[in-house]
Amino acid sequence: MEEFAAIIGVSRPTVSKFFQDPTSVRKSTREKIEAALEQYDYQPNIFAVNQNRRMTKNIGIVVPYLADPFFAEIARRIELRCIAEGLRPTLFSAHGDQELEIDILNNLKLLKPAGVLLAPLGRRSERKEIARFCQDVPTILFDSNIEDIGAAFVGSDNFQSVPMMVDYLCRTGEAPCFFEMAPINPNANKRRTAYSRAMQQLGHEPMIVRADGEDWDFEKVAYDAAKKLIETDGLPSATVLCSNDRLAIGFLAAAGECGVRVGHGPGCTLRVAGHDDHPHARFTYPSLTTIAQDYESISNRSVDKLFELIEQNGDLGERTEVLFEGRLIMRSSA
Amino acid sequence: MEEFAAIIGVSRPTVSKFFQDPTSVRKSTREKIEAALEQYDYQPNIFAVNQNRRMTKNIGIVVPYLADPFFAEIARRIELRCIAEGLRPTLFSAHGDQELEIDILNNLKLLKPAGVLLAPLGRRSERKEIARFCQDVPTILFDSNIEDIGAAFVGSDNFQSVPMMVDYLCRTGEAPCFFEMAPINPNANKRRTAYSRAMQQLGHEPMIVRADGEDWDFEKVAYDAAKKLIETDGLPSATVLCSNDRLAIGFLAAAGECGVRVGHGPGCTLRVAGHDDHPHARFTYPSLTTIAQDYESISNRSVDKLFELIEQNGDLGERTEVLFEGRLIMRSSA
DNA sequence: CCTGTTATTTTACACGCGCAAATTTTCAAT
DNA sequence: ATTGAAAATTTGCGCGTGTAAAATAACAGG
Repeated sequence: MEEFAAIIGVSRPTVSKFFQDPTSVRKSTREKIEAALEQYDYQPNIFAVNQNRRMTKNIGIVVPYLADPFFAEIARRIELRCIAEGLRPTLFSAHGDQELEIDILNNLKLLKPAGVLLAPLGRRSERKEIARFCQDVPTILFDSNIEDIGAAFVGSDNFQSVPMMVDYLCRTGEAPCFFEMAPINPNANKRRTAYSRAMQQLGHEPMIVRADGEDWDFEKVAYDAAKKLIETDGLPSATVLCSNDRLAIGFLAAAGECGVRVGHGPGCTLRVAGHDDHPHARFTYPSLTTIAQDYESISNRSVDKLFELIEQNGDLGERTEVLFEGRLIMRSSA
Repeated sequence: MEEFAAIIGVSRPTVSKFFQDPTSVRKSTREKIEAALEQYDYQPNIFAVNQNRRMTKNIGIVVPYLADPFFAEIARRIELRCIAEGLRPTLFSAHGDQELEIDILNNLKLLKPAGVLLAPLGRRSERKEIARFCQDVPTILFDSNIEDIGAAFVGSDNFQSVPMMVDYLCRTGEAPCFFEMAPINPNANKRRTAYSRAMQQLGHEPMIVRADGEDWDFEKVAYDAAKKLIETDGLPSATVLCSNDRLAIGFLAAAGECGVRVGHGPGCTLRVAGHDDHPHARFTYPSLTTIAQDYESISNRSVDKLFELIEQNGDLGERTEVLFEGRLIMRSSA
């Protein structure tokens, strides 16, 4: 920048000002600089800029597992929104690893981000570390809530969506059992609780089926468990509500392979429903009846909240929790 | 770092040396520093470090579309490998956007990465810009090749895999037609060419069916096109080889919905095969017969090549192209 | 105990920039 | 032409670190 400014015949800070806001320099200098830019393709070093700016244009996005299409899709939308606003998003995946999540947050601090959108690993996350991070950096939590941490939370309302699905399933056939893995985050817990309550409300005994497995290979865990369940006739109900679509996808695959016809039509002996409206849910066979988490709304609102937070200089006052209602998506599987 | 060093009673550069290599300082000083670290939790600012280091520990990973599970999975493996080696991977997605890809590369340069793993957008990429980038930064290309650009290429051998699949399909039934979108990258082109050649070799006339659509919403594009084709009986063959698994997944969904039974068993009227062994391919119904691109090998070899490149100081000599053979995965759909 | 060599630490400078204060320029009004 | 306020630019300093060269400390050998 020094050399570049010398060539033009102005001081370096003038060039610096130009890059921060071209209208902040006199028209004649602006034109000189722009002319020089054509020739010498100089570009400020973002990382040096970040080191010195009071407020950077960096946005951190942290998700628990990026190879999960749900997070990939949300992250994609968030990134595009940020880019459109002239901000610089950087995306991190904790890869399901708690230590890595903390590492990421520590490095993120050094990026001096204007704000961070964090979908925590959930139950496994180290609450204290995350709390400390949120104190230093304006952070919006999404997808998975941690009480009292972050400036706001944006997610979906499991206590609305799950009862709705239970109700639908009961109205249209046998009451569902609930198929889950060991709860990997608060959502999974809430969904189970919501299921149990809803069943009791309708006068049914909750029936919970748990698949073994701890990692993020949901489909495989569900597939293996479902296969065994179907073969041994171990399902407590011929209607299965899965804790999320990835489990449902694995379940459907197992059912298909066992020759069980899944769906709500005649000749079908099993109904399977999911939750999330995973990008692939409409392409399974049979297509998956599920609850749509509104990707668009969740990602948009998270970003909105973050921008608001940034403008308010890191303080939104009272912590708010925005919960979006799920929409029942009736497809073929239930 | 200044303060921290003062507290300990050494000069700042000594602390700096410690963080680069703890054994490079005297044992007594090392112990003093480590003791102080327990108390004051100081941590060097990575971005300041990067600004000054000759060689950083940064690795750039650029993929064309991260919401595609294939890339998400490859990126995940690459990231984990890098982290295990003590490097700092940063992941970028071009989101299918050519300009964004160039932007990313420009910023990546400023990160002074030790090396970059780049899966280019492909056909749409601006060859010149990417070439310039590769001249400045040690880069390994993967997935999608651009001739003569980058220090090496790691990908899969479409001219081996596609003929193998064509051969298999012909041996077991009707010769396949080829279902594709407008080729979005070199792989798509190569696969079509390989298909045509293989068909001719076996004495068949190539039959190519193209679906309309340009973006990365492959499943939907395939679904829409397949539905129309099936309803209007427009398929030139009852065996369909899809250019990739995502198209196949969309195709299967359409077939299922139209009541067409897909598979190689009795009562099936359509066979569908894919290519890539997408993470979901084994969970479709019917499960998808496809070609496995060896994720493990491709990601591992790419990383190996990159490390080699870094050690050789950015010059591997002759540009090499490593092509992995695909494995035929016989599942139920064909 | 002295000397020469090597291991370690310190000094001085560099990286690429933003920011506040001081200075200069501009321009309208007298 | 003079004045004065506002706009633009420049000066000087700071950010948090790496690195080469100079200075010091440690150590082995006589």
